[in-house]
Amino acid sequence: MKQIKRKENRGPGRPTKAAAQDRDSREQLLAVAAKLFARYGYDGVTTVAIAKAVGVRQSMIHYHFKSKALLWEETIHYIMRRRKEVFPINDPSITSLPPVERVKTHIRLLFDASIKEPEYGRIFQYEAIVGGERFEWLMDQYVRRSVSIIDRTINEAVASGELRDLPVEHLTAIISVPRYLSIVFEAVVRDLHNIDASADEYMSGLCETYIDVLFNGMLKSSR
Amino acid sequence: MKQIKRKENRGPGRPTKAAAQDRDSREQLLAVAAKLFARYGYDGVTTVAIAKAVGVRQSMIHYHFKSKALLWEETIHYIMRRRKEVFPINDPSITSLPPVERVKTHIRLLFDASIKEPEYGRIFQYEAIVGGERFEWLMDQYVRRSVSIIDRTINEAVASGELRDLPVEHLTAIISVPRYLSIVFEAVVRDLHNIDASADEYMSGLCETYIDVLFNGMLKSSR
DNA sequence: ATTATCTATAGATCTATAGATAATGC
DNA sequence: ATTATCTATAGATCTATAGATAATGC
Repeated sequence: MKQIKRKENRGPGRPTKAAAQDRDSREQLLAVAAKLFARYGYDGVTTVAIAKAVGVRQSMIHYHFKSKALLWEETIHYIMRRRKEVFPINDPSITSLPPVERVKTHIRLLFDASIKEPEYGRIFQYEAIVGGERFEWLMDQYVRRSVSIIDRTINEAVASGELRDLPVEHLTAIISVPRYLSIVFEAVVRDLHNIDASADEYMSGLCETYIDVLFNGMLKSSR
Repeated sequence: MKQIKRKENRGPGRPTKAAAQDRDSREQLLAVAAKLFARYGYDGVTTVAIAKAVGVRQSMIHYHFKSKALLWEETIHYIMRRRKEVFPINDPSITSLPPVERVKTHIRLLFDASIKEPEYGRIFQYEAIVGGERFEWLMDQYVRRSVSIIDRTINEAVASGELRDLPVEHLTAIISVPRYLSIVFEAVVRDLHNIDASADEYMSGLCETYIDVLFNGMLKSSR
């Protein structure tokens, strides 16, 4: 709830060009909304809190977005626009990889993206539990598409004969998991092992161990 | 928010013995609070909603629990009391198993417990993301202890020479994951594959595939 | 006297709307 | 005229508290 203090609230009226250049209130509202929705869930966030964190009045939210529900939708689009940059799943440098390498790369990308931009995973998780309209909207807009990309990659890896012939939907679920690992376990690890600045390093070590286990198994005898 | 209708709200006064026998308001409030906190998170739940779902007035919550924060704590204890029954991690039938079997059993138990009593995992997840006092309280009261049980089991399995010598904290995290799989993926699978009544079956199939992958790896060549 | 319930309400806070105001851009 | 902001406020809802009331149990 860190409050971004404006120098002074000048009262009503459009801000001067100079002042408007510094800041794009609409954009700032989206950035703060992403953080707060990810942290407290839709129902736990108030429009007052979002506006206050940006340093504008709550009525600005309805000026820019009409309602809390529409602000939420815009926030998801905002997150996904930025996410494309850290999650280039359709980049040729990835789609041209051989299937098994592509699977490994997907896992790393999911993991990295969840650490760099944890908002999407957290919000999705929240809505998956609550269920209802917002969950359906997320599935329609983004989730089904991205699940099917992973499904396809795994199907190819199995078809190539490199992966064991296990149920594809199970493997997709298992591969999508690292995200949740990073979301929840980051907090736990931070608490248990007093890891702080080095959390990034720790998490990427965890990611590599996870990939190693998924592909090679934990048993000594299986190697 | 399903409203449990009382036959009639008789006005103030202690209920008759017969009426009190039917129902234990305190217990019912805890049961409903567990469901709602698990679904909407602490900040997303109102005491009005909890009371209404039970069919008593909101002031009853403060009569029984003093405050929303204390109700939350009592709710966690309530959940953990009931959880012991579906999660007998200290049962001799488990502690006497050889290390690797014990690890597998832990995974199955975590998975099962999360499906039968999803409240704990969901609430923990929510608080892990929010951070703060309630998270610390959960770590102190329950989490550290249960993480150390899994750590110990894995240490023994590595010492016995059956498990590969991977970082124990990483393995503990990886083994704790199925819970999150069941929490989030149940909703996704339900949506994608229209699985409904058979969700239980599906999820336990997923659990077995996951264990198989964790121990034997996904690669054909590693077998 | 104690216990379990209700009614009523204070004071805070939430979402949404109406309307004023000041700068911009045509 | 349009745009971006503010003030003010309605109506709903939230947490917590005070106090009345009715049944129980000693």
